[in-house]
Amino acid sequence: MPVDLTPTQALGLWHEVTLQQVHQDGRDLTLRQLAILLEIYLVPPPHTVRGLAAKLGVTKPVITRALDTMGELGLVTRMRDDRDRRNVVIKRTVDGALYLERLGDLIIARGRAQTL
Amino acid sequence: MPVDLTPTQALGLWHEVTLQQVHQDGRDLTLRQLAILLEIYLVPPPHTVRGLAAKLGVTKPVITRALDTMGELGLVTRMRDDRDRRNVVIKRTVDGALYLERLGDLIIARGRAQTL
DNA sequence: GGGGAACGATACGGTAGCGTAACGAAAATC
DNA sequence: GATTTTCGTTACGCTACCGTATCGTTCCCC
Repeated sequence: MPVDLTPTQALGLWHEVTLQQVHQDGRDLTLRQLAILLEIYLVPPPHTVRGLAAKLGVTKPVITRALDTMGELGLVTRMRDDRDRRNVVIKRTVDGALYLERLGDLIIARGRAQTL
Repeated sequence: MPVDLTPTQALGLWHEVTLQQVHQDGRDLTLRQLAILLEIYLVPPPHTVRGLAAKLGVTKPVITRALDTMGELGLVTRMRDDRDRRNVVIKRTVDGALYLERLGDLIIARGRAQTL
C-alpha cells in the first residue's frame, strides 16, 4: 500500500479534504490547533505545554490558548503532573479520538476518489 | 501510482505536513483561505466571488476578506469582468502558483517519508 | 531555608477573522 | 426609463488569535 502521489494528485487530495472540512465542520480549527491535536494523538505521551511549544516552534501561550479552545470543544484535557506539579500533562479524550478518526476516514475516502 | 493509505498513514501524513507548514510558513493561512486558494488554482477559471462562496458553502464577505488578505500576500489578484461589470474575476499569480507548488512538493515528500 | 530557575497561565494592546445587514454600481426586466 | 435583481464590497459589533511581558507556583540547588 504505497503512498505514491503525483504533485497534482497531492494538491487535489488536499483540496478535496480541505473543502469537505470547511463545508461540514463547524469547529474550524486553526492550522496550529490541528497540528497540536495531531501531535497529541499521534505521538506517544506524555505531552506538556513546553514540549509542544518546542515541537511546533511556537511560544507557550500559543499552546495554552489552543488547549483552552480545544478543551472547551472536548478534544483534549489537562491534568497536573503529580510527580512535578509545575508540569501539566495533556490527555486525550474520546471526542478527540473520534474527531481525528473522522478526519482520517475523510482523507482516505478523498484519496480513493482521487484515483477514480 | 495508487493512493492507498491506511487510516494511521493518512493522519500521519496530515500530521507531518501540518507540522512543517506551521514551522516554516509565516503566512499562516486559514483553512478557509487555503480551500479558496486551492479552488482557484485547481479548478478551471473563471472564478467569481459568488461562485467561490457557493462552492465552499460560506457567505460572500468571507470570500472578499480572504481575497483581500491573499491579495496582499500576492497569492491572487482580482479584475473587473468587462463583459459584466458587476462581476469580479479572480486571477492566479506566479507567487500563488509557487506557493501551491511548494505545498504539493511538501505533501509528496512527507508522503514518501510516511512509507519508510 | 533562601535565591534562582522552570513551568504554565494570565494580562495587555493589537490584528484579523466572523455573521448580519446595508450599500453602490451594473445589468435585467417590464 | 423606472423598478427590480444581481454582484461585490463595506460597515458594525463581536470573538479569537497573536506576541511580549509578567505572574504565581513548584522545584532545584547551595
